[in-house]
Amino acid sequence: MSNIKDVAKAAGVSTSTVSRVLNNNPLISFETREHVMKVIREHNYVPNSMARGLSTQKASAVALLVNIEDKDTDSFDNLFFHKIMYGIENVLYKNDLSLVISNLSNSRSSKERLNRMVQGKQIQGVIIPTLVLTPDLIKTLTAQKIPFVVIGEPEYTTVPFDWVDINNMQGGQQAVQHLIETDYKRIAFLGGEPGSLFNHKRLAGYRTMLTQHNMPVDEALIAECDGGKAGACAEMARLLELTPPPDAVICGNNIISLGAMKAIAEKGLTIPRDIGIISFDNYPIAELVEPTLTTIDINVYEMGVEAAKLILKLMANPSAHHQVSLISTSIQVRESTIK
Amino acid sequence: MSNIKDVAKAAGVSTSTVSRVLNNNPLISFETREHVMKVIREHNYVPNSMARGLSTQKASAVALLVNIEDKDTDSFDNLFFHKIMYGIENVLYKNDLSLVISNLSNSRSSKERLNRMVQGKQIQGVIIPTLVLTPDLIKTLTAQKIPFVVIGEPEYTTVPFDWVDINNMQGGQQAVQHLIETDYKRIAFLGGEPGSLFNHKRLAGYRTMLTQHNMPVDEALIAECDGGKAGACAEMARLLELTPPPDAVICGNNIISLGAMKAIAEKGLTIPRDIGIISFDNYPIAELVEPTLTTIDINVYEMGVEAAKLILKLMANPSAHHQVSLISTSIQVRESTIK
DNA sequence: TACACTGATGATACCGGTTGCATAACACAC
DNA sequence: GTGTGTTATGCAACCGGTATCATCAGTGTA
Repeated sequence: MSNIKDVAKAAGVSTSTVSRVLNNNPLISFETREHVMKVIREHNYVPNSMARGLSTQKASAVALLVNIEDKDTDSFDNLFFHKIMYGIENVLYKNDLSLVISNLSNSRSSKERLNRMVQGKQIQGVIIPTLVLTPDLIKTLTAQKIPFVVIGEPEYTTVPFDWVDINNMQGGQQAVQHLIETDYKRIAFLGGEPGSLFNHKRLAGYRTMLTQHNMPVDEALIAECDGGKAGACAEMARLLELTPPPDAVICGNNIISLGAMKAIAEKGLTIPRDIGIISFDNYPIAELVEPTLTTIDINVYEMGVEAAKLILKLMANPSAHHQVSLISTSIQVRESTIK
Repeated sequence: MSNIKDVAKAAGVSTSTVSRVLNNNPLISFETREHVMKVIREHNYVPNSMARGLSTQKASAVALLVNIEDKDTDSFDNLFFHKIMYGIENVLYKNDLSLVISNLSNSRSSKERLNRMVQGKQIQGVIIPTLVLTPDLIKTLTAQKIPFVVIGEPEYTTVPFDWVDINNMQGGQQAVQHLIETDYKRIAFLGGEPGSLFNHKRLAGYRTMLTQHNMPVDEALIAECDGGKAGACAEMARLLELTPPPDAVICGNNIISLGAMKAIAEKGLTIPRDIGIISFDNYPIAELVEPTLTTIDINVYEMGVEAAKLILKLMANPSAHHQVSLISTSIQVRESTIK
């Protein structure tokens, strides 16, 4: 394993020169640069990242925090996480940074762990899903001046910081827009996670788009459930009892959609003829049910990309003013809304 | 940000002593240790991982390789990956190592990337899903003497190395055992990914357990499909045309089960009364379909744990003889097999 | 010819730990 | 009192880079 001295000796130059070549210092003459590069290649030399980090006082990694209390929890949301992770990794890689995954499951030790990583110079910045974020964590991060970016609009906003999220409002609008265009008239909204920010935003989009089309916003058509299939089914059944009943429903996620579909089937109605259904999130399950589900597709990969870009900016300039980035949603039309 | 010198000065000892305390060197007297520890705490001192790594010539991270050609690929298998990752992280964390995620999507640059990470002392070992493994990669890894562990029984075995996998044979046996106990008589096997090692092993378990119960192995009941819902449905329909038809089926995964269920419904049969169904993999979807699916649960978290343990051993002693670790499957009984 | 300036390179002090070797104190044996 | 061993600690070289400052050759200018 050769080091910079070996290369310098072999090239007949000083280590400074080799270092300059490695870091694209413009002061190096063309000939010297070419020559040193050649020797580097011949030696198959790769600079030691720890020596470099020690010298520059910069870590070459960014941490993505996760929080799994129960290792057996098995949610579709993990598919989100997966894609976000890829988005982040891709951007970091291009910037010669690596991505480390850190589980902050135990809240008591999490602060200490974060400390160890940052103070120990293992990581330079942190990306945090909003679900993992706590006021306490924010305090630690800001106190330690650790650059961080949050994924998902935060509930806590005591201090300003960077975050990325899906444009949930736009998603709500797209859903309504599509249903109206497909000639559905009475559109219900069946959200999950009552009180959540994203549900609120989607609903706002729903309202504005209805209004924009001069259609009434009937509060009776707006429902919420716990996000589970059974709860969604019950709530959908209730909506179907209304007079007149809705002829379309926007569901908060794929599982809610399953519940809604069950209620619709039990009522003897047919999708999409009697009632249209459109779902937020685009999990593989959307293509496996019958009819296949029209979805508001959430580009989570792009969310990861944006998060990574934000953290890069922040690490380059920790005092930069804080930014927010919203990722556009898109609609994936399938059978459940094709009359 | 205090360093070891500050701590040494404050404690009135040499840096060697502080270092020894940090590394639990037994030569340090009780009093000195206590005193230095106190100063460390007071200063909130955390050793610089890069300086330590530079000095010890050891990286403090393990890489988990992934390979996503298409960022939009959205498979349930990613849920597996997610849990495996947690298992790995958990073990690494306890051993003061961090987990870095590396995408080797571009096969041309992947070797070089791996090189940079290992030669550049960013990582100490590598964990590789068998799907990402190529003969070329194995060559690079062994040539560079990089400790690595494979997740999933490898197809290539030119060189011996460590790997972990689910005990697929046991899974096949458990499925058959359960179905027989529940009084199903004619058990079909509908596998996915023809030619794959895991399908082969499960099938072997299926055969042995039938034989063990003195039941005939009817080759006509053994089918394969491409793993998709449509293909599974067609294949299941074919199986149902046999005389006599099967009264139970073991499906290779949850999606194949959906296809099978569709074929069964179209034939006018009822699950579990007319026909029992049991599926490999336990995704959230298994509890969302009706009837809910009895599954052979694959403890992927544990697979991650084992992989991490293997890589730890290997890094501690790179010349250790190679090991294989098989993770037990377990059965999750739900409605689809309760007569 | 002397002087200033610029472009290219070298010498070397860091960065913050670890660790082999030296040393000092002390106990015990002879 | 000298020798031997053990235990606890310090000194300083080293890990492999980076970056500051010094140096030096070459060029332009008065």
